[in-house]
Amino acid sequence: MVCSPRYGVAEQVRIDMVLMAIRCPPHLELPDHLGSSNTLTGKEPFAVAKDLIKKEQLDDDSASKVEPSNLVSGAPDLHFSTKEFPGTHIDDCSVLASVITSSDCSEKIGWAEKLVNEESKIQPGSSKVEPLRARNASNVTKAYMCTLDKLAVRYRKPPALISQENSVKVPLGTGHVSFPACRDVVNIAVRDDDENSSGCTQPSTTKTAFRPSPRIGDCRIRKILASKFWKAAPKLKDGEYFTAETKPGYHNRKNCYKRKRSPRDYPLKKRILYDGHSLSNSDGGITSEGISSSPRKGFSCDASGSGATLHGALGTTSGVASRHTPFQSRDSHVKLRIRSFKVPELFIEIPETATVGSLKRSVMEAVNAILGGGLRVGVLLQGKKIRDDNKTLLQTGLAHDNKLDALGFSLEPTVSQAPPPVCNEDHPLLLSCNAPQPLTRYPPAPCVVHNIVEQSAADALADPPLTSVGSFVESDHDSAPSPPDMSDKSPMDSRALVAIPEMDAEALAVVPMRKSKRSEAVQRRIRRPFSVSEVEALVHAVEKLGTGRWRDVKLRAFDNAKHRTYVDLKDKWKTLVHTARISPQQRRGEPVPQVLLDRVLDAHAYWSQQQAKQQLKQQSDTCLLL
DNA sequence: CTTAGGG
DNA sequence: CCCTAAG
Repeated sequence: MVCSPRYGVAEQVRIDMVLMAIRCPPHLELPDHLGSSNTLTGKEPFAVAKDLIKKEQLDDDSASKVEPSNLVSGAPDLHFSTKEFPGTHIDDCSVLASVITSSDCSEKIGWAEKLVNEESKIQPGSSKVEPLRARNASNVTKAYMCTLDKLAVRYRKPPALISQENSVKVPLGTGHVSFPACRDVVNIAVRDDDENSSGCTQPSTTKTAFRPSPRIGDCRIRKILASKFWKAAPKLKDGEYFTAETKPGYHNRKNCYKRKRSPRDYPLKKRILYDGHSLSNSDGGITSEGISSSPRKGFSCDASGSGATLHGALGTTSGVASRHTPFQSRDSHVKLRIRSFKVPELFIEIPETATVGSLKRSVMEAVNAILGGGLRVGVLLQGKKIRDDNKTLLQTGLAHDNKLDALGFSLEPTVSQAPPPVCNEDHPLLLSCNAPQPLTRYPPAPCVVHNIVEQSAADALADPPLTSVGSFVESDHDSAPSPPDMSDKSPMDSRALVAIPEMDAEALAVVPMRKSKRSEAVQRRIRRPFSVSEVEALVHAVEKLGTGRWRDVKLRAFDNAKHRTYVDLKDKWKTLVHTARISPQQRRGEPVPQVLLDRVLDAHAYWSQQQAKQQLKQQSDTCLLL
């Protein structure tokens, strides 16, 4: 059974595309548009929504609403309604997405509650404040929806987006800094998908209007507003996302290492733990450190913000930014509500004889790939849930085209999280934390915008000059490899930009982690299969450097791929070698070109031999000494 | 922090 | 991918 998310790719499928929709509460449910041929080439849903919302703000600062119909054609099915809350910022979308994609229902509610509480705090007596209510504790799905439904998010402009270095501090609770010029930067920055978010740590990528020169070694940056959201997020795994301090790991490891010991990004667990304790202000506070502009090449913003339009997805960014008033608490505090949320179209190929169970799995895989996991998929036919996983599609009638329209999917929280302690269907549940929460800031929204990758590597087989330090591989949707000297202004060079299917929606997956302060729900990093181009880069680097210098390999070929650690590379090599040795039939996943596998074998043999020689030499040396 | 390996 | 022992 093949199940792979594809965007905008004309693909042959047995069962046409299935549009997945997260089933929202009845009133929130959206009509499916099966058959629509949206092409999401590289465009991230949130980015689009963001643009729309921004545009809205531009046009009408008072209030507006984005109708689905307003969505840019080809945009993902993500609909927001901001009618009640003008000025919504995209980041909120991310937050919401984070919440709704969180695997832990109770966590979601907790967060939602927190958000609401914060809101209350900010606008005491404001009628806008909607108490979050959770219903039926026993029904996880319900609670989940409830969260989605009721959650109101307040947006605050990311303060220290820029100069992390300076540690622009934003008082919790206020969090407003105004530097208009950087508005766009902020927006752009928002999107960090994976670990690059902490662009701050990345010298070459970090650009800020204020700080042209990135400072690398500065480990002192403190996260002012660190968002627990993000910290807990699986994506953060590497711990690099939002913590500048952790980030330096690779680059300034020496310095940082000695100096700060605890908050290491590396062991995620530790880090999270640390965070829990370190959040100085209220433990409950969600803080997010400053966000730095994204490393993505195309997005670098100079003071003028000219770089912002590189991507279609961000096209409106700069415009909005400029017109936007510097943050003022008033303007920037907005509530956003997601009326419905749809996952982009997915193409799934599955045989007629496949079971419903396998269909669920397929869909789940695809969806999880997008949402970052933590979800389970249910199948509905004509609104009724098909519970028998063992029925075949044929038996269920799903194999018929005409039935496809009646086919629906539901996303449910995975597993058996103990239902939130409380709540009863009709009893609005007052979520626990009563203590006013500190204002929270949301980290840059991980809008998936940039799935742009340099494909040059794949094309150019010629060995790059050894001198080039630039990474060879795509930075997994994020920062473009930008040689230090090269201004990041030229996002588009001659190289072909290719949208890669992978979405970094994982960024959205968040694990609120906040049971008690101590529970460290260290989540396993999400799986990120190596793409062929990555493999190519890896092979190339290993051919050059050998198998015992993973850090160098990382630096050389994956410097921009924050989520690939040298350990990952080493592991990947291990599996590559294994893969190369087994029969093609036994291989799984995206097939790696045989040529590459051959090179793997060759390189492996060569360097193994080399290593052996070294050892022999050493041995003889010691012998001589003795 | 890096390497090297087992899980 | 994670976890660890070693260096």
